[in-house]
Amino acid sequence: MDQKMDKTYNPVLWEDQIYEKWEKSGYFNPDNLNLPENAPNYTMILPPPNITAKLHIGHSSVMAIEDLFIRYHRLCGYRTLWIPGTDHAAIATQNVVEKKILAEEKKTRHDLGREKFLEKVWEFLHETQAVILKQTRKMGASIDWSRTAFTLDEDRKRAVNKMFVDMYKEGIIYRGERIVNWCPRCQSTLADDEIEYQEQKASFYTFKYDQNFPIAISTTRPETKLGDTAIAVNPKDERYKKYIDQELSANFCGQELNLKIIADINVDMNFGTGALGVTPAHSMIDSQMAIKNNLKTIKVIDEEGNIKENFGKFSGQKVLVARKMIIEELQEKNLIIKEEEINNNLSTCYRCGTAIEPLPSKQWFVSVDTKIPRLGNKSLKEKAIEAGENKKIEFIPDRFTKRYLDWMTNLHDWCISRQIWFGHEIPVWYRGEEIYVGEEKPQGKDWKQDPDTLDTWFSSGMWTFSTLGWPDNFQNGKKLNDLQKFHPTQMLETGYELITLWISRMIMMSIFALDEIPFEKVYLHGMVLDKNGKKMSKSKRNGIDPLDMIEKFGTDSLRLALLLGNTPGNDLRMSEEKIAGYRNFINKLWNISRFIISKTNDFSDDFDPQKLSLSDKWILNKLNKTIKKTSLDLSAYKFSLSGEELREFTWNDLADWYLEANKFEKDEDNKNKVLLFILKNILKLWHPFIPFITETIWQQLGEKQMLIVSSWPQAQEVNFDSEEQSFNIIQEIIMSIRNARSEHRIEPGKKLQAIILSPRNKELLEQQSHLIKSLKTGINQIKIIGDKSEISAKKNIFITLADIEIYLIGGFDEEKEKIRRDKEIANLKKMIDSIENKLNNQNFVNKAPAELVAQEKEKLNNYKLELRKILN
RNA sequence: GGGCGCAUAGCUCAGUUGGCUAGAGCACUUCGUUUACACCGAAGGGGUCCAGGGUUCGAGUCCUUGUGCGCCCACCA
Repeated sequence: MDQKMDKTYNPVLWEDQIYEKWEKSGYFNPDNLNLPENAPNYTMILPPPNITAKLHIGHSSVMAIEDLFIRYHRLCGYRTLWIPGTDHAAIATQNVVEKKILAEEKKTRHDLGREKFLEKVWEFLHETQAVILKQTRKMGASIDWSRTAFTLDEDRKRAVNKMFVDMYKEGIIYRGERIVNWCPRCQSTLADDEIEYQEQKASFYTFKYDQNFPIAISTTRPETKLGDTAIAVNPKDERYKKYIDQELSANFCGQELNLKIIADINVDMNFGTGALGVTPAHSMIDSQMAIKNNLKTIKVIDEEGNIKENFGKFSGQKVLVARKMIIEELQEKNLIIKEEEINNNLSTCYRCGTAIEPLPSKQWFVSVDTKIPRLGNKSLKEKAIEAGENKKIEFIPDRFTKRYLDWMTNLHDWCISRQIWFGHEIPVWYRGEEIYVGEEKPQGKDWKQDPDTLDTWFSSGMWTFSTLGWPDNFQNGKKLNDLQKFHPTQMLETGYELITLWISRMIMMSIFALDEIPFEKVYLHGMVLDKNGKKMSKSKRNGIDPLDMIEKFGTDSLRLALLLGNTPGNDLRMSEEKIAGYRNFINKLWNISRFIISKTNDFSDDFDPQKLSLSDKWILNKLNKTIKKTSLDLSAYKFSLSGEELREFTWNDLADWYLEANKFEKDEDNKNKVLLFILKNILKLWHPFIPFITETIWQQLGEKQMLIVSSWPQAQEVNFDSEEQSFNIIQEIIMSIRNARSEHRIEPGKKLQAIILSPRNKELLEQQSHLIKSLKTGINQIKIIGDKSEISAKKNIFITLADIEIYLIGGFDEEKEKIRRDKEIANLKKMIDSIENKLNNQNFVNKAPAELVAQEKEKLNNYKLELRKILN
């Protein structure tokens, strides 16, 4: 790379070629890393993005965080593997494509037929997949493309089929009739977490089934009452006690009902009439009561949302029409006791917003409670809970462990069949009453495959091991090849909203297939919100397109904006201004490097430790501390904190102090080597955050090896703490002088003379006086004295720092100086008072740690000394 | 109804096991074009740490009650 380094960093010139170099090098693939056999693993899967749309800024955040983890561990010598892929997102994708063909061709999927429709889906999928992969590269993801997977590709299909058959054979998968959440529009069941509740006003009717019926009930859905088979009351309810266990009959709008009166403690005596009409076919809890009490189930509503046959005049009517008819009839017969408006949560389909009908239906389920002999006679639920409880799987932040455990504890069987076309076909065939479950279509004629497909989470639940070659790499209970090398993975990084949908399923499926956890740690990030704290959405037009931002500010700036200020489990606000702010930092780093590079001839960094100046030792000590702190925080996944530390070091210590000092010090050769040493170190430290610019600069340094595979810096053993303190004194003096000039409004060009009295540090200040003169203090003459008697100045500014006194000759304004002094005196008095109070408190002196008390005493002495100096 | 989180400078947020004279970035004020950088440099102003009560020598930090906001789960007959 022979490009010149411009005054400002232009990411567009560098980023693509850098990514190409990385990709060509093969280092994204752990097999090419030339590591010792015993190198530790660091494996992570990319949560496969849905192929429904191009990536948004939330995905960018995922990639920034995960790439940081991966690059950090690669530099630390781990065998790092990050597996890319995409998710077919069955229902979501089918919906997008359905909408698309409706808009473009005015056709429904039924017009096209299953085969044609699926062709359209695959067409769409190839387009979006290409865009997604391009965006991933743009983000700088150092991900192993050679292992790319798709939840619906051939390898995953085999894995899914094998899993289904294995689970069926062990009795974990079963077919059952259960109340499911049915969307009449999508013609599909929905999982609990695919339901959206919409608050609405609803009419809440209290009525009797007929004139002679002794008990009144309440409902918002009178039409379902056609299928009532019982009335439930609270066993403690005095009003109804006498009816319990009786069987009563009623004529409800022409329909004969046989109603058993049952007792159930879950019935709230104070709600409605305290009596509940039980409709086993169209309500979840009613169905449970029906199972408990052995009640008949009468189906009233069909899959289209119409009243079924054999309900007289209501048959064939839409649900809402039937409801109106029943209300009118009840009104005519004067059976309605009360009609009130209540707030009701309507269950709707998260895709299309249609009201959900709870319906009994034949579906495939994964049992979470069936004991599995092979797994110590424990159920999947029990094993998954165990993994969380004994911290085999650790959640970051920890509070989500509780949420995971709560959810797992209340988990019900998982309905895995979906009545849609796009997805994994269920490996089950029927012939009349016969049923065959197997990985391949059975021999013989007339077998018909189950028309349903599998819940998309069934395939993504296997992601940690299906991407590593399961089932081929699992023979006779033994893991082989990639599966053996990389499973369980070390880290799962994903959003907290996926704990229930995805994380819990991955844990159960990995336990079933391999009898081991899928990952050791789960890092949960929050959502990326707009600058007002609102969710980004297309309709609100408050979204930020990552590709636009990359174009404008570069990937590194975007990554910093996504990484700094981002803490686990908390949402992050994002704005263009923020990204622009980090662009400024990137440019600063660029210019720091430019300055350093311009001073060196041979890029050598082997400085002579004997020739180090005070400022050299100071910056090396700071670097040492930064390395330690940054490494510690990164290994604890506090990347935001370590980024802040790095920025502090880079901008405040290195640029503002060390580089400035460097301009005014001798022994250039050795100092330039120190500069190179520092630069190489910070490039490594920054690399996981901002890979492009660091690699770009690195390649200007004549290094043979790429930065991506260099090694994480180690802290030096030497300790320059006392030198650091000495340099701090110089810094304080310089800042005091600048401050005094500013307070006194001394013209910038005006040169002053300084006399500094410092009995303890005379020698130090003499040695460093060139810095005091040079670093933006406007001092042209300086005199360091160790004894007050040497002072002869008349008009001067007086600054005190513990036992140091500074006299600035010239530019003195008596009034301003008085104001300044009064302020300082007041402040000092306040401090002294507060410490004295503390020290007068016997409890403090006796109970606080001795070290702290001594510290306070020393502080007090210093303040007193300063005060005395000023008052003199 | 059950649970979780948040509340600190004008804004966005840090603040590890209690030791704080409460920090950073942005914004703001003043000054400065000095040969790495104006996407810059120097100096500065700005806070009852949501409110009440408690524990403690000491509370932004721990306990408790309340208020406001956000989220999750359940229920809504």
